[in-house]
Amino acid sequence: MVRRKRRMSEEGLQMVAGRFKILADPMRLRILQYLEGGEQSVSAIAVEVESTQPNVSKHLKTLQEGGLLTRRQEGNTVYYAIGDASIFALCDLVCRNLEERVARRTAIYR
Amino acid sequence: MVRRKRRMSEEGLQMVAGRFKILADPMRLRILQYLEGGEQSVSAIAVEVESTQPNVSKHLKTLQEGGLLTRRQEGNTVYYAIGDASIFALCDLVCRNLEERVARRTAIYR
DNA sequence: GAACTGTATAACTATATACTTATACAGTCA
DNA sequence: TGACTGTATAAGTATATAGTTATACAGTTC
Repeated sequence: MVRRKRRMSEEGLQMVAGRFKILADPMRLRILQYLEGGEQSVSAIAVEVESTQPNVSKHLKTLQEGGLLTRRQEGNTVYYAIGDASIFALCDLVCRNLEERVARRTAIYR
Repeated sequence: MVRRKRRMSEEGLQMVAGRFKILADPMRLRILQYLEGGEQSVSAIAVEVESTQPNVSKHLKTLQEGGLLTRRQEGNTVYYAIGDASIFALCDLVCRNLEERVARRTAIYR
């Protein structure tokens, strides 16, 4: 795998930034984390993440339009599910990194 | 490597979201991309990314406080450099993912 | 000291967005 | 049809932040 060294286009940078922006919200991360356990309805998600139905609905729309979730309607209720599992790799990278930083900082005082 | 299934704390979610937020800006991504080529002064960065010195200075502060850049002062000029190369792994993941999505969408019309 | 250079900050504006409350809309069931 | 349920949207508020312009500050050189 060769590492690209070309400069990204303005459009590319905006796409990447947009992707990060979707993930830059604790509530959306909570939703994603919950859905990692499997598909869930809007109302169930709202209960789990302790927010209002309209608020959750809007976040779900954001996530779906970003391609991170899939939407499936069955009768009256709508089920959302993870549509792109690669986000968890991203989150894990960030988590590991933050943990390292905390560990390093702690080590100073040890 | 075992995959953690525990729910993250509210504080943890905020830390992760904060990290993503730092990366959720095209200008900051441009700065990071430029610094991938090595340490640079504030004014050089401002020229490269085609922005004003104060704006760049503020972004650099954000990046440094987030632990992504290091700061070194030599006489009158300040040099910033990548302080955490793991961000490029993040960006690459996102880039590959977006490219895949574009490719898949394109394939539909082929 | 004064003049100059490079960087940081202050003050302000404009824009985006997370959230709330109220309401519309779609589907189900009597 | 009407009542009910689940979801989406509209309208409004509050907050955050990217950018600009002006200015302060630190370091150098004369």
